[in-house]
Amino acid sequence: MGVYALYWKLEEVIATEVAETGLSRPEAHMLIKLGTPMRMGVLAREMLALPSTITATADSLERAGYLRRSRDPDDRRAWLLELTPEGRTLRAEFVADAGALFHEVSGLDACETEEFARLARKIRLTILETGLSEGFKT
Amino acid sequence: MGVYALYWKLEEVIATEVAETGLSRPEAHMLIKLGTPMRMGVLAREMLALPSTITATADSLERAGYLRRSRDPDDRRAWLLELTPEGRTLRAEFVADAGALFHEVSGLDACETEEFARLARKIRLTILETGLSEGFKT
DNA sequence: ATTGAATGTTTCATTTTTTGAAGTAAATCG
DNA sequence: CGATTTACTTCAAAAAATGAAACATTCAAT
Repeated sequence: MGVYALYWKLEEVIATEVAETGLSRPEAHMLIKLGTPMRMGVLAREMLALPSTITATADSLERAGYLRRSRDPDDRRAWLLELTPEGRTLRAEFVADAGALFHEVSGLDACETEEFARLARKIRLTILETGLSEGFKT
Repeated sequence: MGVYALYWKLEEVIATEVAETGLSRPEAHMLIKLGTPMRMGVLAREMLALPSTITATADSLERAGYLRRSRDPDDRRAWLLELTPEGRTLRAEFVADAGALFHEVSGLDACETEEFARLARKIRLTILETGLSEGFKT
């Protein structure tokens, strides 16, 4: 339940940021996920969305000038989505603001924050290794 | 960023549970939030949704027999939403399954889990005190 | 090479959700 | 009492997600 409260607080922090940037919620999530260039199919799995949804979101971010598509040289059926400089700037602001907002609201002291971050990092690694979509395998 | 990975994992865990119960995403969130009876306006703020959205979600949970409305004795304009026994049962399963799934996926040992839970609880308390919708005050 | 199946994305019509404005009922204030 | 505010509901319109069909490329087997 503690984790669940965190979840909603993050949701709120994101909503706040979203309101300021003029992005939609899915656009904001895509921006954050694109810290590193990524194929659309991978994004679809990570964002728990269908390819067609990713297409739409990528279209509007591309129109807004925050990302560009380039063919994946390894498989020319696939696109790599990559943030433009503007996209990277916006993402950096977004992440910094959200982090500050979140920290401000967590109520942890410096030592606890460090410990929490350590555990979160560890969980993150496990998650990245395990891969997403555990429950989504047919 | 660690917290963000947690967020998506929880999102995924919830999606998995949602698929099994036949609830919609907002219905599931409302079910979880209703651990204790709550006024619709409060729920609206907590779920970052409009009153009209809450009405719709509550309607369908009510039709499904998982919650009932009763007038708030302190203010008869307001409704208190309260889970029925079926609703409480479903919620308990949901929370238990989600907790198990999440723990399974976290990769923390017993000691770390304890420490993580402690920090999460502390953050939760801070959040509950601070109240939600920090960024939502006009 | 050539065919056939599989993969990665797109398109678009449909369904599902969310929004926002207008409405009802109860409380509060003067 | 009457005016205003608060809590929720209604419903039509907007936004977002879905799923099926299409297209291009790759991969595998001839």
